[in-house]
Amino acid sequence: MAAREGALSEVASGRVRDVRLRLVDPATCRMWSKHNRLYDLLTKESCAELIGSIRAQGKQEVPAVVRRLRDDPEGYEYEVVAGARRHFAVSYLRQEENRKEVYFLIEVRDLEDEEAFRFSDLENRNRKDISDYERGREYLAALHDYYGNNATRMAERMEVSKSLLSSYLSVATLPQEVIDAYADPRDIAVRHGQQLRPLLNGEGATALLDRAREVAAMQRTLREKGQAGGLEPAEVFRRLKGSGPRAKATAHTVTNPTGRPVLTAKRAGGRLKLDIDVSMPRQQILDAVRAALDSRQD
DNA sequence: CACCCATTGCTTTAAGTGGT
DNA sequence: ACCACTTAAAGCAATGGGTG
Repeated sequence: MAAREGALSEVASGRVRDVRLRLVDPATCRMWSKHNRLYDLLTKESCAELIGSIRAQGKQEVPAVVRRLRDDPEGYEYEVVAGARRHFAVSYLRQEENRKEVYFLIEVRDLEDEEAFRFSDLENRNRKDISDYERGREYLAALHDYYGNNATRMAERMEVSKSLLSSYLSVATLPQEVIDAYADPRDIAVRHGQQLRPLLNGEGATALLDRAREVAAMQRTLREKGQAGGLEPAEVFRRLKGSGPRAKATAHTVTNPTGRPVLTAKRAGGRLKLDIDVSMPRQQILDAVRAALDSRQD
């Protein structure tokens, strides 16, 4: 296929500027040992788009980032730091569709573990192919492995806010009861962990754990009934928090002294949304805004 | 299609907790 | 007192699913 010849000759002739680019058999590469468990969760369905595009192009466009291995006991030559999905897709095409002309395009880099971690994290983040929970678990492991349990230093190195890192770490350290309440741990979002964490430290902790067990039991029954998916993550989260069905945004109407509505205010989360009748006198609008702000704690 | 609206993913700031 | 860390609140840009 022309595309393959193109890719090969580009590399061979050095027209591809970066000399560290190679085309190899994916079987010579293994995942980086500290890599997330993502690879085991990859399926031809979850990679369908990528597989399709490589099939169509006849080659892999974006190189995976790998490190060279020396004396690997299992004989692998490279380890993949970023590009698990690409590795999966190329392997799939070669094995299942017998497209032996498709090679794994790699870029060999010399990276320390900590750099490799940041690299693969950046990649995952951009591609959003890792769940918040998994990401939290990775951060927790990295915190210990590369940053001597100093989250401040880690946040600086990663160039994320300490708050954000802290949130991810709290997702990762959620008790098993809470994890089990979700149909799939990958459903747990950062903000879930962020908001549940403080509840677990407070007085309501036992109540929360009870609720978690209850939800977990519900999930089991749903699963037994063969209902795929189970409870929606948002629903689980609401039940865990112990809040009832989502409160309707209460519209609050402010009228002028003669009883005519000047504005209606809707409270949504931390926001107050105003719908103003601009035909009303300026002063009345300003008063109404003030009144709406004052009433916002209801 | 443009517009509306809620959500997401992140930031900044500030106040609080708890350990040395 | 200081430090590391957590929590809360607010803001902002990007995104994406409706809806007229």
